[in-house]
Amino acid sequence: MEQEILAAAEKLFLAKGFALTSTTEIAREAGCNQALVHYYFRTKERLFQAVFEKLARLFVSTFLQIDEEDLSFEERLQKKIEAHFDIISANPALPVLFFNELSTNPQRLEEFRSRVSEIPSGIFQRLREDLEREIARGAVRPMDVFELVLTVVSLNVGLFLTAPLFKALTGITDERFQELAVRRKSENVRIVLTAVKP
Amino acid sequence: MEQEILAAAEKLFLAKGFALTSTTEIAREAGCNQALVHYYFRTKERLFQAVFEKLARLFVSTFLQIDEEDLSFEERLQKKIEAHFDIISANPALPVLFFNELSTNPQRLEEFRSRVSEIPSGIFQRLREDLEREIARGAVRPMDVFELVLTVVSLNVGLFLTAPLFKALTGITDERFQELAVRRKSENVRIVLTAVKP
DNA sequence: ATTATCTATAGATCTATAGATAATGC
DNA sequence: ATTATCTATAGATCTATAGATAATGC
Repeated sequence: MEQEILAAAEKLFLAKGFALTSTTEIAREAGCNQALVHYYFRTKERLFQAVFEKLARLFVSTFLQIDEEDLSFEERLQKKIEAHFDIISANPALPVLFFNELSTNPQRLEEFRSRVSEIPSGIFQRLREDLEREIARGAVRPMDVFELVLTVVSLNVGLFLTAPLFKALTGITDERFQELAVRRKSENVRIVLTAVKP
Repeated sequence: MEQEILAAAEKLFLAKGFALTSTTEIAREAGCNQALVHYYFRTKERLFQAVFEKLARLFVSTFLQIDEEDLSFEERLQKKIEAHFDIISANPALPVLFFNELSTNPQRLEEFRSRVSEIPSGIFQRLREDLEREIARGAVRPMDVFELVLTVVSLNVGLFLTAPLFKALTGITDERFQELAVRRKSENVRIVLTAVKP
């Protein structure tokens, strides 16, 4: 039942955000009564933390993965971009939740900071080394790792942030949107790979 | 006082979103009592609509402006990108509010759709014509207007969506961030202009 | 015995309105 | 007279906890 509650919370927080989701609603979705939510997680905030940490880890971790040695810089970068895109595509509501909850609640932001303060350097360390090597040999224009990551994240996140609006305005079907997303993924790869060229 | 309330509401909605902002708080910020907020706007939702419409119009309208005839396609595109970036830069919390409130509230999305259903074609009409002409003469790679707009919006919005997180993680000062934003603006222009080349 | 689940409720909001009073315009 | 502002409050949540009961593990 604890897992049911977590799953229900994740679904509802993603759909409506922290503030608009009540523990009563989570309980209903999970198929138990409201008190049980507090029995397992004590407070709504702590339940949110549990859900959010899992999602945030997923969202951020992409850049850590794929460290296959036998690929070129461009190939590895492409794989990272695609992996990042795929994770967001599988959780399209994640970016909105992520940015909104960190922007509207300074306390949550601080909590998040203290929890992942070591990670970022680790995540980007490998990418940074790769990048600096490529810059040194003139294959990539001089830039900071953060610049590159920001470009990738912006492009990947953009489609899914605007998706609800885009769907509402165009009345596009979910299948057609899916096709569009596939094309957008390779387009994002192309844009980034073009942008890093000297 | 009506204007004070609107200003207070805008400030608080931008900072904390709809759900976490109470009419009591808006009244305190505006310097009146809570009943007056309802006297002027009847419901919190209608007050939000008033604030949101103004902001959304601002956010979307950029692409409409600058239609100076004597500029090349690239120059005009550059101006549009920069104007869009500047508006977001002046209202850095706007993107989070915009995407969050439209994503988490289907009713609000519907409301927004019905209100601006005519506009999008108008906004992008000119850009579309320009784009098609350039594509026809082989100066720009074949693409849809929406693709181009999505790229621009994604890149411009990205910096400010990630800004709170970025600031918290790096502890960067606001002045340094401002410098960084200036560089990012021209970087975004460069990325887009490079990306549209055949 | 301990852990899981429930019912019931206290206490804290928060929105919206009713009705009183003050300020303004004619 | 009308419009602006206030005080007071009803009614609707919503979170969190206390205390009862059921289920489980030893």
